[in-house]
Amino acid sequence: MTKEKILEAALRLFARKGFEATSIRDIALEAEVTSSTLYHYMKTKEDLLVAIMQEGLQTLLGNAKEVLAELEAPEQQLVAFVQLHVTSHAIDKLTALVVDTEFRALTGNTRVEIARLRSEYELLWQRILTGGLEGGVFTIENSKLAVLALLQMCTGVAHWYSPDGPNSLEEISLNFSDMALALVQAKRNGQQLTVSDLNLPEPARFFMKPWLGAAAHEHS
Amino acid sequence: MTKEKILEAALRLFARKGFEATSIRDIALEAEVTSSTLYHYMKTKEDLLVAIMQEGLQTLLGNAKEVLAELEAPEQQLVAFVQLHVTSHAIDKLTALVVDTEFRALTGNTRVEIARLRSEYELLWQRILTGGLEGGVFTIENSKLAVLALLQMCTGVAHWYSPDGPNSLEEISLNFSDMALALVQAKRNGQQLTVSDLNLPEPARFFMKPWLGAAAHEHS
DNA sequence: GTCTATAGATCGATAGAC
DNA sequence: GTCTATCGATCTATAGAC
Repeated sequence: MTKEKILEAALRLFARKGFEATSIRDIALEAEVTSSTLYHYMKTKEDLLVAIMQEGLQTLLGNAKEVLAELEAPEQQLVAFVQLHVTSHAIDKLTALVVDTEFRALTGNTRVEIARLRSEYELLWQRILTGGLEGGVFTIENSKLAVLALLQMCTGVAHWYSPDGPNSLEEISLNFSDMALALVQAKRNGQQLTVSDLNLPEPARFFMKPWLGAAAHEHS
Repeated sequence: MTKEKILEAALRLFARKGFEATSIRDIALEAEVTSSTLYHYMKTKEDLLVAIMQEGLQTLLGNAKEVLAELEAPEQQLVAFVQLHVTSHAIDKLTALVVDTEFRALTGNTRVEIARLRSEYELLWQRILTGGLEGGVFTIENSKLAVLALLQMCTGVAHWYSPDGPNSLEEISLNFSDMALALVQAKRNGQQLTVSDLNLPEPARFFMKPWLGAAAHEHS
């Protein structure tokens, strides 16, 4: 479908060059249509950016809520969140980069709406840490700062991950989970917890729904 | 001086709107000169970006090398690096944001040179972690992944820090140091280390040289 | 639904007076 | 060293044929 070709073209270019550096003509060329055709499927260039960001954030948020519905222990929730975030930011690097980098290009209502989605997602992380603190499983002085640190460290994966890199996605996901557990000093019986202690029902990727961004990577 | 007014104007606008979204005329207006005057001080818009990024990275790198010359213990070096990185990214938010976000706008040789500065800085972090692993002070499975995680989590401060926020820079710097020590599981005598255990000679801010970006924040 | 053609604004950069 | 004026390219978006 033409509409998907256009969205995928925009995704690739926004991620590679940035929203402002990408022209309507660039997108048209990449999608193999003329620039006029684009305007049959959208009203402005910003519409494409909004569609990409909304879909990315809503998918992530939906998957995160499923995790919370399935798992109860804060340390399990934390690991599942780390794995969900890391894995989705690696598999759909392009969407993740656009979501992370191009917020400032948004204007008006959409800017507010995207900010709301982001802070709703952050709030879920906050609840996990609060739960772990109340249960005496985690040890952190300031849970708000810990949320910011954890989110940022997991988000960074999108900037350097490559399927051809030295570490497989499974290794990265596992390592980041252990680092997150260490950062919050997750303990049972005075012993530092690692992923292998947790008996997670399945890889957290289980919870992930496929998303639009996957197709865009094939030609990038 | 006009030259500094221009650089500070560019810094503010690149940080707020991004390099591509900032026009020559925007910079001229912000610096209170005409666009022609800009070209007396530079050859292209990219020159301004390069100047900002070079100065930011070179200052950070210089300060980091001083830290390594003054401190020997890996856990002390790590804390000093975290405090240096966090503090400079908070105090000179604007330069930090530009350095982090606008790399892709660079072309040609400067792109290579800036990348070299960045990887030289990363290498210093790598050496600290390797030192801590060899000394048996740190416990991490993959030190390369730990470097990426630590750097990203500290860099993120530039995205949310505000002097009017709920946490002072001292609190943030301290908290992030403790989180970093926890992430690498820094231990002496089987006991998890915190900043207060380390007897650091002075706040790591001691090592920081002033940098250009400070002035640009006054009007932003 | 896709095209050709182009309007109208803005872009980075330059010429040349003072 | 700063200005006015402007070039030529490129930008987003639209008009209208097929």
